[in-house]
Amino acid sequence: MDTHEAITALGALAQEDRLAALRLLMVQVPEGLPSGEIAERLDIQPTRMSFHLATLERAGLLTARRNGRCILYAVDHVRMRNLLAFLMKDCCGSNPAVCGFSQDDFIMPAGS
Amino acid sequence: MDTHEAITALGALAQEDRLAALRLLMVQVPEGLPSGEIAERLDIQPTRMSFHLATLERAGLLTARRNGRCILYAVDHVRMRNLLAFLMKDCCGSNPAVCGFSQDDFIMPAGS
DNA sequence: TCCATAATTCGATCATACAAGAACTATTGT
DNA sequence: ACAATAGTTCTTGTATGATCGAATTATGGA
Repeated sequence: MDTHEAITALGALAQEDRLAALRLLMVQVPEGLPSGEIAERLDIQPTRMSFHLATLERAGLLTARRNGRCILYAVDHVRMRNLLAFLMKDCCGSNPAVCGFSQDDFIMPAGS
Repeated sequence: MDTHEAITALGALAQEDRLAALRLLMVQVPEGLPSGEIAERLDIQPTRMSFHLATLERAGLLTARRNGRCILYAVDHVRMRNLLAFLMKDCCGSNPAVCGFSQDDFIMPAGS
């Protein structure tokens, strides 16, 4: 992920409705949720939600695929991971004062 | 770090000049750099840099302290770390697909 | 084909953010 | 007190982003 992509992704996350949508979709794996249901669950007007989902998709954080009448939005976990990696490595220089999380801070894959 | 603070911090990072300033200051520890030198190194007009530094400070990502004629800006590493922790835990739910970094991805503190 | 559903796109409006230069504040040295 | 230096704040213009309602596209079913 280059700097420009990171800035776009950060800007996409820096909005209440969009962050809420992403957090909701983060636990809806892997199929995601239809736009209407996201709007309903977050109590946001459909036209507004659509605008914000499009922003997240442009930033690469969500993928969209049609399933019948619905359009399912799902988190692109790879992209999200790349954003975190960018912040830790390219931005923070893997500085332990910033990136030195212990295993209590988040789940580590087995064996690492 | 709550959601509102995270949104403010993400918005502060989502700008080219500000991200560049933060990356520069990340390796200037712990004393930081004066506003003028940051502007000069990044080839940004002082009035513009001042505006962006103020934005980063409002977001809590930088601290400012006067030293004689200069005002030294320095990264608040705790805040930066808290932002990353927010993204991994509160936003991504510590999902291993996102947060499961190996030790090669960044430096881990000894013993963890 | 016709209707209902799901979602987006369009158009207008309002708010916020950025940029550039001028003016202002704070500090140091003479 | 005065001048020089370091930064910030103010003002204006411009661009981008957010919101709302209306219109439009796409799909599935009767």
